[in-house]
Amino acid sequence: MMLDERTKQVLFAVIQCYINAPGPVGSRVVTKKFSFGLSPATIRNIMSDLEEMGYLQQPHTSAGRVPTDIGYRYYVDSMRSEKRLINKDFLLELNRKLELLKKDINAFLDEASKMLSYLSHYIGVTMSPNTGITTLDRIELIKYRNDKVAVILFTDEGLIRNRIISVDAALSQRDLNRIAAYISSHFSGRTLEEIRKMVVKELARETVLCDSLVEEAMRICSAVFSVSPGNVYISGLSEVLALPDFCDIDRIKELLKTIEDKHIIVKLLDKIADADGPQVIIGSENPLDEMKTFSIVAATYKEGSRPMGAVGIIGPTRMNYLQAISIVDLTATYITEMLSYK
Amino acid sequence: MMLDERTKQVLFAVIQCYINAPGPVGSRVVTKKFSFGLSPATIRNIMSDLEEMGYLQQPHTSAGRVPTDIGYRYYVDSMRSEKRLINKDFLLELNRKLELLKKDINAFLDEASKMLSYLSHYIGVTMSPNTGITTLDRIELIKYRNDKVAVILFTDEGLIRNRIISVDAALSQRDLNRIAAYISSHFSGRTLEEIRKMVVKELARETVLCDSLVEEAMRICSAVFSVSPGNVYISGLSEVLALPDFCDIDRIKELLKTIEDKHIIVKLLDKIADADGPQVIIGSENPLDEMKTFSIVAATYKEGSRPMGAVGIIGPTRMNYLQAISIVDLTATYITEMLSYK
DNA sequence: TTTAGCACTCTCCATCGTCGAGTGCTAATA
DNA sequence: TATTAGCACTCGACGATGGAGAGTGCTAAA
Repeated sequence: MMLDERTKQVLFAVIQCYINAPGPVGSRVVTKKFSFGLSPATIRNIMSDLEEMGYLQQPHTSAGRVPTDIGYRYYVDSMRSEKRLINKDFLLELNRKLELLKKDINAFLDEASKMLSYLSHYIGVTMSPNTGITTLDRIELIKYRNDKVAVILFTDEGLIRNRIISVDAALSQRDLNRIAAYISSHFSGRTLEEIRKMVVKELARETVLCDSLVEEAMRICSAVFSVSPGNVYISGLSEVLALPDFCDIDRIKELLKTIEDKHIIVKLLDKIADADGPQVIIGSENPLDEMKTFSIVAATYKEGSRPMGAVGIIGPTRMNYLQAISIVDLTATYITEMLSYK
Repeated sequence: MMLDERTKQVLFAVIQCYINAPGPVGSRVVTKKFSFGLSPATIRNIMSDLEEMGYLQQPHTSAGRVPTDIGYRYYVDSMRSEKRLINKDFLLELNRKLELLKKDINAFLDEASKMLSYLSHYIGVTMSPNTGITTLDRIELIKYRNDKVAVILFTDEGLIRNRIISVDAALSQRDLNRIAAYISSHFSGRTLEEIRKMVVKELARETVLCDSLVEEAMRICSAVFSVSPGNVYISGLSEVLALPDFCDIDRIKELLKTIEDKHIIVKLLDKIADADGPQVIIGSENPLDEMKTFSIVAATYKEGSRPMGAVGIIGPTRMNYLQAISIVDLTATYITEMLSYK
């Protein structure tokens, strides 16, 4: 639906007022803060139109107006093309962390979530790559003690994962090397998830594997290539509680309950995995009931063209979307670059 | 200070009433719930005495009484020797997790914190061993690509830590093996923290090390043996918000701000590191101002006789201390056992 | 088409008075 | 002497009341 330019400006004015300070926005306030050259009465008429069209709503008769989710959506979509807010401090700070933590993507993601929340004053969320998308580079087996073996997984993305498993104590380090070489050559380049499935299928066949080393290799694989959802880092809960939006105690409880279950966040971020650029989910657009009063801005970071994980911001629907979008976008871009340097 | 038996019973009765439901406890309620064979008037007199001695307090004239931190302290110390509540479900559940996660202490600690909060309905906290107490077993260096080397640290506690660092690209895997063997033999058995200090001292001498491999080894060590505080796992925020104690929004904010800064928790748990058995810190006893309205029950888990890390419960001062103590105690004991099986 | 004026609506907040829980004190009792 | 019944008193919780203020919708004039 198209709005004429003036109506649009009024809508945006209301939204900006509301983002700056919660509480219904009155016609007089709009005329004061923005110079439309119109009187409150005219603004009132326009606001009345906007309400009829569903972009604004009144909490009760004779109160000011509040943007609806539809109003936000229109605002975000219109603003998308406009120039982004570039925060110098943000770039510098992020760069500093980047240097410091180049070596460890998990530590970096932890820091990045703090950064996101610090800059946006909302909740920062980052997610590390999961088994479905990381591909195996090679595997190393190191005899640890007796029957214990340390398994070191190298992925193409520069992640390392390790695990201790038990094997036949009779296996020598030389045997382990052969097994590792076998697994590496056999599965290199495939995603961990694929490998897991292949191994399960292989073992299900129950044919006796002639080579006992291969058999041992399969046993090790089935122990190592389990599904693992990727870590989620969440920061800024206290940041968000300082907002006047969270004066309601039940709202806080609801939010915390949702946030604490990281699976929910994973699901949510997975949904945007294939999209290009920052995605915005506003309030009721959210597929999850628990989150229908919050908004999410999220983007994926990639390795080459393959999406690896996601970063995002969670806040009230009354969120500074433009700022959030640029922060998320920059962060995702940075991580993408970081992965390509490797 | 000694209280005569009857006075003590009344104190405990008040505390138990208060633990079950917050809000001042009146004399009539005490006579109804406990059969002292005394009238409310007598109980009133006793309660008045207890107030004078500092074990109880009145929020305002003509309200019931509320236990003070001193009252709780007396209660906890007296009850210490009594038999512990043993929760069958708890043992079973913990055992199940234990089996599942035997291999990875970090994953286990994560689960354990959830368990602690689930059982106690307060906040569960667990802390993994830090560099100050974990001792090096050996180190492995694996050439990854070009100048990148994966460093795998094995500790005596069965922890593995890995890291990618950059080295001279000319170093072959054979060189790396020699360096790893050198480091392992040189530093094995020392804590990571000790090693870090030794390396710093060594490098500070600035004498040219004749052996270039040794020099390279030192460079690698200084990159790898950095201070790292050990992970903290916190669960049950939403659990605790359901309590009537947290109807005050500022209290929630305060708590979250404290909890979110994990360094604070680390410091707190470190304080109890050398104590034997579960420790209880009640409200104002807490050295940290931010936590003076909360109580903490915590215990260390050990490897042999060396304390490795801590588990604990954070809740309101109106906490079910006996239950919390037994839950914490059991959990710590379990982890200790788990480490000794290894 | 815009604007000034005005009556109307609704929330917020402070005030007030009632209700009930619980105390402290005193005098009676075992 | 220790305990108890009785009673006046205190204080917070809660609901009703009413005025102030912000903001609207409508109408008529510019």
